[in-house]
Amino acid sequence: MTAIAKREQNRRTKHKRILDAALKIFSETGYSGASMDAIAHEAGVSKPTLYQYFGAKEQLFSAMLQPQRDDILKTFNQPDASGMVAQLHAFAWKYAEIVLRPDLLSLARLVIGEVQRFPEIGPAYQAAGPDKLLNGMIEFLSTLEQQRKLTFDDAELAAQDLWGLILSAPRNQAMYDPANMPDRITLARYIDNGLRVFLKAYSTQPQADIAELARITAAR
Amino acid sequence: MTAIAKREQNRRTKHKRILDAALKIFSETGYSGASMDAIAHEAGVSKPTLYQYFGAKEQLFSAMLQPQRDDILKTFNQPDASGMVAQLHAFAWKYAEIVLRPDLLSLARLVIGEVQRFPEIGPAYQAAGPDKLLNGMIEFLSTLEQQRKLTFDDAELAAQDLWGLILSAPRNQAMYDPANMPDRITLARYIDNGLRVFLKAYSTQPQADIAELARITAAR
DNA sequence: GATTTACTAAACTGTGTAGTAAAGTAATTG
DNA sequence: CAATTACTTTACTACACAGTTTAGTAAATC
Repeated sequence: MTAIAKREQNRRTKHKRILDAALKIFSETGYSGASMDAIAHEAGVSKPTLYQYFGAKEQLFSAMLQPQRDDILKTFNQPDASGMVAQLHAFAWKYAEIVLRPDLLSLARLVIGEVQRFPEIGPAYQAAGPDKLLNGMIEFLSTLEQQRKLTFDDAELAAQDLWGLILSAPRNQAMYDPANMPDRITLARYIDNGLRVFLKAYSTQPQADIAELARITAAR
Repeated sequence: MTAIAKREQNRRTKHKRILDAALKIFSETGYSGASMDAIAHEAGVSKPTLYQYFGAKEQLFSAMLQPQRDDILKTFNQPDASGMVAQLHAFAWKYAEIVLRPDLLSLARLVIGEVQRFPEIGPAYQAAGPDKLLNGMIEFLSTLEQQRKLTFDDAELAAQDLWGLILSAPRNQAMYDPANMPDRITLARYIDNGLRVFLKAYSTQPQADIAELARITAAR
């Protein structure tokens, strides 16, 4: 029964092991800095096997970026807290956790560092990562707007604002100083402040909502 | 009179030519991808000369980052427009012009791409670039706060908000898609919207200032 | 103008690396 | 058990690159 399946299964696990190893090595050392020997060793695979699975270094590089694109948002779905402010708050933290994940930061660094050599990877990564996140945010904010809890006429700009307010600063810091990731307190400072500004600009009842936000953040 | 000076002058121009070439080649191909031959050729200098000026590849790399750090903000000073909103508007555009300069974007990409291999360059770059810009912004906003035109209690957060609102989106796009830089219209869309949100949250007379902003942006 | 200094071109050393070939081994299939 | 498939180990080729050496040249200095 597992007759045909066993081969295929081995092939797939090996395939994945190679991609994982490639991601790790490429992320750590960049495209030129990564050696195929190092990737093969990291994957626990011989170099000829590696070349049998992926014909060349460049092909391995693109192939490695592909699964990442799909995976990024696996764990992302709408928050189910009660009340708009609590929902926004939960949303912001969920968003932050994804965007500051060390492996995704490494991937972003890799893409940015190699985008001049491989121009196609930049937009591809953006479409599969940040843009999808942004679309989720647009959808979420649009729902709140239809419920008359928020007010705006350009949902994309509102989403960009929310992103810029709560995550631009800590993410920039994390990008430039991986060893010194922002802690929960720093993050809370940015998120609480960002949400306050966002509500002031976009809420249909800013005063009440900001008071509600203060209650939520004080409770932590 | 130019007795001693001539040698020294040649030395300095050559020194600078090498650093410029290094910046260009390193930016284009990353640290590992850059060959010393290519840098020497780009600088119009022989390889032994290159090694006489900078002992090794790593030393050239750090030396190359140093002058950039000082130069970045040469052209940055406070706007002299009349009226707070006009000042903010001018400030935002000046800021955008610097932050979206292709050579500085290339440098930022290089630093981000190599920060895991050379961890010290990240914080160093940030302190000399973004942090200085942010300090300029903090100073500017503090002045406006003392004039009771803005109101906040944390100037750094206010500055981060302004940055995040007006530049996070276009800069991200530029980082990931160098070939497709945001045009003036796109940029104006983000800046105008960002300033509106900022004024709504931080102005002491938001309605009047937002009306003023609409007048300024309509006039263009 | 003699001397020194700074440079260049070119070849060379040693090492690392992309990619391949060969020979052999373990597991899968009939 | 026989044949095949997938893989491994080892060794190899060809090349690129960091860094050096050598021999020669042009300009700056005295």
